[in-house]
Amino acid sequence: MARWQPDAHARLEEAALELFTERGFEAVSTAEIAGRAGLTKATFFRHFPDKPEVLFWGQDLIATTFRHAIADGPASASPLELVRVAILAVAPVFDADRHRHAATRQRLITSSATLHERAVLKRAALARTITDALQDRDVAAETAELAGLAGAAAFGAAYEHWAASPTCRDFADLGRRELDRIPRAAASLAR
Amino acid sequence: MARWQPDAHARLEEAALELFTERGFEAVSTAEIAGRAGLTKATFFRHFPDKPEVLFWGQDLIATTFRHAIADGPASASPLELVRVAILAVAPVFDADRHRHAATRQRLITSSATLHERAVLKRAALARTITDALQDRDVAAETAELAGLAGAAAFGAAYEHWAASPTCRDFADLGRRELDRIPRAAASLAR
DNA sequence: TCCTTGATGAGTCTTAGTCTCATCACCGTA
DNA sequence: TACGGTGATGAGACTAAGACTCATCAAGGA
Repeated sequence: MARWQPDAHARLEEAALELFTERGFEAVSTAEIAGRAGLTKATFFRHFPDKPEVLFWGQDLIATTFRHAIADGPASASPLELVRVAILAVAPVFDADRHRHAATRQRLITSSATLHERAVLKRAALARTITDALQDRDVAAETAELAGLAGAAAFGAAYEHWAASPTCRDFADLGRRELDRIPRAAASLAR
Repeated sequence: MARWQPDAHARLEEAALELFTERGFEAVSTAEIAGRAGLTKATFFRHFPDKPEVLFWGQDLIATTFRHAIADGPASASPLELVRVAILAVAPVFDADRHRHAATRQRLITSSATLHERAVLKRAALARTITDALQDRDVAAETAELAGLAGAAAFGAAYEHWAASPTCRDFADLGRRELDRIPRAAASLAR
C-alpha cells in the first residue's frame, strides 16, 4: 500500500490540460490543478518551475537532441544540412501518443498571451541552441545566426502543421518540407 | 500651485533605473519605485503595464516607425533595402540624450533573466512586424519571414553596439554595417 | 458658482511563487 | 526485528505583482 498515488507529474499535466481546456489558462489557479490531481500547490511547484511550464514539459529534450545531432553530424555537411540532421533526430519524439493532445495544446497556446509568449521564448532559445552548436562546428558567426533563426522557424512551422493535422503525420517529412523553403528565401536576400 | 509634481512618468522611470542599478531588478519592488518617485504602487501600474516595462518604454514607437517606413518605402526596393530604410528611419531616436542611460539599461537587462526574456520578446515582436509589413508589400511569405528575423537581429546587434559604446555613435552607420552582413550569410544558406 | 474631468491616494483582494517544518512509507543494515 | 536515513508530500506562512474600487481635489469650462 503506497502512501501516494504514483506518477504525480503526469497527473498534474493531465489535470492542467483538462482544466485549461474547460475554462482557459488564466482562469485556472495552480492550487486547482493540484487539487484535481489529488495534490497541493506546493507539490505543483516541486514538479514545474511555473504555471505555463506544465504545458511545455519535454521541450528541453528537443534542444538537447538538436545540440548533440549538430555536434555529431557529418563533417562534410553544410549548415542547413546539419539543421536537417537535427530535425530528423527529434522526429521520433513526435509519435502518435504525443500527437493525441498536441492540437489541444496548440489551441490553448494561441488563446493565451502568456502561453504564446512562452512559446516564442522557447523558439528563440532553440534558435540560439542551433546557432551555438553551428559555431562550435566552425560555421561563421553570421551564417550560424541566420541558420539558427531559420532552422528554429522551420521546426516551429513543422510542429504547427503536425499538431494541427487530424492524423499523426510523419514529422521528418514535414520538417524536410519546411527546410526546403529556406534556400529560396535565402537566395532572394543574397543580393 | 499644482496638486502633484509634474512628469510622474519620467520620475518613475528615473527612480526605477536608480533603484535597479543600486540593488538589481528582482530585489526592488514596484512599491519602492513608486515611493522614491513620491507616488504609490497603484500609480506605477497606471503608467506601466508591468514592472519590466518601465525599462522598455518607447519601444512601441520603434515598431510603429518600422511598419510605416516599410509601407512607404520605394516601390523598386528589395526586401533588405526596405529593412534598411526602416532602420534609417528609426536612427534619429537614438540621440545623445537617449544614449546617456543606454549602457546602464543594457547591463541591467543582461543581469536579470526576467528582463532578458522581455528583450527577446520585443525582438521577436519586431521581427513579426517587419515580416508582416513586407508581406503587405507583396514579398513572398518565406522571404518576408527570413528578412524579418534577419532584420530584427541586425537592429538588435546595432543597438547593442550603440548602447555599449562610450560615445554616442551614429546609429544609422551601425545599422548599415549589420545589414551588410546579411547577404553573405544568406548566400551560404542558398544551396 | 457649479460641474466635470483627470490624476492620484488609499486600501482590498487574488494568485504566483518561495520557504520552512512536520509526516511517514520505503529501504537498507545491524 | 528494530532502527535510521531518504525522499515525496502536506500544511501553512509569507512576499510581491497586478487588478480593482472608491474617495479626493486641483484645474478648467459654462
